[in-house]
Amino acid sequence: MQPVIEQSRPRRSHNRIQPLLDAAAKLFAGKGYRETTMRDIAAEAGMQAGSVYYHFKSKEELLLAVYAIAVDGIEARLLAALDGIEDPWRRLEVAVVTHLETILDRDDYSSVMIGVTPDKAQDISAELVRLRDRYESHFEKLIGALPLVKRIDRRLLRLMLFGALNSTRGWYREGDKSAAVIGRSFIKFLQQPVAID
Amino acid sequence: MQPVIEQSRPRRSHNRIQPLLDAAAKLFAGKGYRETTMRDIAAEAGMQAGSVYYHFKSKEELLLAVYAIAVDGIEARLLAALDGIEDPWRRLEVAVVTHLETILDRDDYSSVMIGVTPDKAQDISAELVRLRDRYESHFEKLIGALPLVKRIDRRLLRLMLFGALNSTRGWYREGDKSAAVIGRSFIKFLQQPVAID
Amino acid sequence: MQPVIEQSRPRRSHNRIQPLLDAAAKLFAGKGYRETTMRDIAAEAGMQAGSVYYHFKSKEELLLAVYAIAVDGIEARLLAALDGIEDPWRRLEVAVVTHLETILDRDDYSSVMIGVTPDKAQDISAELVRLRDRYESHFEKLIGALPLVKRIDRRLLRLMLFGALNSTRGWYREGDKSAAVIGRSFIKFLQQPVAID
Amino acid sequence: MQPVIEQSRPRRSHNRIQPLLDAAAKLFAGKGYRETTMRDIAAEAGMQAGSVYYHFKSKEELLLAVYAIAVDGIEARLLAALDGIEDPWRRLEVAVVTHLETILDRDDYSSVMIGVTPDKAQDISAELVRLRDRYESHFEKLIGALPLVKRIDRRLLRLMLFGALNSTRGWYREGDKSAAVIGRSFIKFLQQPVAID
DNA sequence: CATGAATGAGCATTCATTCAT
DNA sequence: CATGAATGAATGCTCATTCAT
Repeated sequence: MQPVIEQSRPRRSHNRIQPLLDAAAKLFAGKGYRETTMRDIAAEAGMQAGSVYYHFKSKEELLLAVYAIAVDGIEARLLAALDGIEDPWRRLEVAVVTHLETILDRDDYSSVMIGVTPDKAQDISAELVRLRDRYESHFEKLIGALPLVKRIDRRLLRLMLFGALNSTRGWYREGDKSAAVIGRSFIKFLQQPVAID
Repeated sequence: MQPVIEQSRPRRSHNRIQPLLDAAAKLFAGKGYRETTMRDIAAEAGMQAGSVYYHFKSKEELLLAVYAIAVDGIEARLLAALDGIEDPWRRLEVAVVTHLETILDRDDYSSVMIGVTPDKAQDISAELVRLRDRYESHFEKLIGALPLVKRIDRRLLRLMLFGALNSTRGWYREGDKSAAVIGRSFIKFLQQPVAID
Repeated sequence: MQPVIEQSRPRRSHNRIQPLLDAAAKLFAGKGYRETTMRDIAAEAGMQAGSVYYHFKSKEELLLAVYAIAVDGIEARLLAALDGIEDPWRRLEVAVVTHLETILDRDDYSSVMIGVTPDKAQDISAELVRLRDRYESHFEKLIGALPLVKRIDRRLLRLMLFGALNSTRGWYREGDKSAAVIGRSFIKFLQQPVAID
Repeated sequence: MQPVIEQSRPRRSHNRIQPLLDAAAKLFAGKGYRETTMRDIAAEAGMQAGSVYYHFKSKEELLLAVYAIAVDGIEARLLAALDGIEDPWRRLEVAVVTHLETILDRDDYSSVMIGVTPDKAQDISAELVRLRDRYESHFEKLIGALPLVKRIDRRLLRLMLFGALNSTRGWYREGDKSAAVIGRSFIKFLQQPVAID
């Protein structure tokens, strides 16, 4: 229901920054960062190339903003999904499924986060890495909490899992099994022996 | 008419194409395809930018050539390594280790193959995918031959493994465990139970 | 205490124009006219770029205003300093020293007047020249009143002196002799023979 | 006389760099460095904007090249004119006249050198200053050699003269006295008493 | 009065590609 | 075969200016 008090006309202020971020996320995710021009982004957001610079002072700054939103979002989703779950393997499974659901839903923001490799030459590269690490650290903890047989290199296990997870973006097509099924399969491959002994 | 005997200057045809390919592979692998300019490549090969076009009709064509060589090379290595080995799991392990050794040795050609994602916008994109698929099909066969417990989605298993393998390029650093150790660990994670039951 | 009659908000008209002029003068003097952006000026004056246009209809108009103030100021100073002095050479000396003191004190307004060359392409160029000429005419009179030996081209003498004076801005550094000393030296160079005869 | 041997077709090579420099000199001298665009220069030289970059790697580099040519030229002219002259005052007079002739002839190169103030923000600023200083040092020596009455600040004298000289560019018009006359007048103002004693 | 937002023309620069020699 | 020179379209970015609120 609408409030009775008349809202003075909506300042376009903050509703212009969002479309811009969405446009950038969409294009960065779709064609890649380098392949996307500021003119593309501006057009997608329905404005002129120069206008983008009123809101973001450079293309990199725009990427960083998208990246940060992506990490905030995927992290929040992860934490929410994990809430109340105790069993370590169950927790990992939920995390894996949530991660996969986010990136396979073709959420533009997280696609950017997964797909755009921080380029050492970029000014924001360190920031990007920091953000990514923040998210990955949750998986570190999750895997750290797993009851595993002796001598398992947990770092390697995490890296393997994460690599497998993120590469799904490359092959996943409409009609494939759901993110949940894929995620659970990955976990099962690790949890239960795959080989006939 | 050309003199019969005196072959004045030697035809350098292939002498020049190889350095060019090497230069391109090195630079594509190091800075990425888009980030590498034709001038960079020409300079690295000791020639002028315009001259490259005598040998390759475009930058994409050059990428395709590098890609093809990469696939030929990595495939040959794989087949050679597999030669004489019978046990299915052993075969997979050898394949995995060989693959990892090739891409982590920072072999420029295979780095390009792993690192340069075929861009749908590229004319050669289909060709690139075809080449990559050719190589991956060996893994399909390898995994197809594995004695696995029932109801294992072998495609998913392959995709998981391949994703994990190729993502190593992103995190592998001097001082990390060797390609062989990493590869064998990956196999073991799948083969033997990782979880304490 | 507030006046009884409710003058709702105080008109700040002139309160805002002055900071704007000061900001413009400071920046034009420091970085040059072209190098200064309207945003720079607005920021320096504590307002938004768009707001400047409420007070001045263009950047050129702002320059013109600064220029006019500069000329008014330096002219007033000159006239005040000259007041009561009779001897022609003494008058010139005072004028020269006053001029130098004004422009070397890094008074922003006069720095603009001296440092910003009217650009023929500017709409206000004629106005600028007129203002500058108004000031220079005082030196014309001053030199016209000098008792000089025959056949001296007084215009040339004035131009030489003025050129020398204004170029000081280019080389003057903290620690150099004072404006007064420099000014008096210049006069002396002309008044007394410099050469050993 | 032309050589008999047929010169193979003239590579446009070095005849393209000269027009480019001339175009840049002309425009920098006429409208100023900042006011001149690479497109202006390219058009003036009859080529495309991008083509300029084949020859000069930036606009600043082009300015530096023009500057260096200017200094070389004006210095060579100065040295040639001075050759064989012994008397110190005569030498200064010749230098002054030569300098004036060069800059008032509206020689584009030297106009750039005199008119374009090295901007501290420019990468090439130090280089520019070095070049200018190299030229000015000749005047330092010239004035250092003058037989002057005691207590004359020779640096100030040089600065005064140089300022006066270079400011002529600002007021000199067709129909004014010749560079030679102006130069000699300046010298005379200093050498002989101007004031009636 | 002031601002936030946008514009659009323009800028230096890059780069794959072409082509006469 | 190779090069030097040039092209032209595109790119990220700047900035004076406008204008509804």
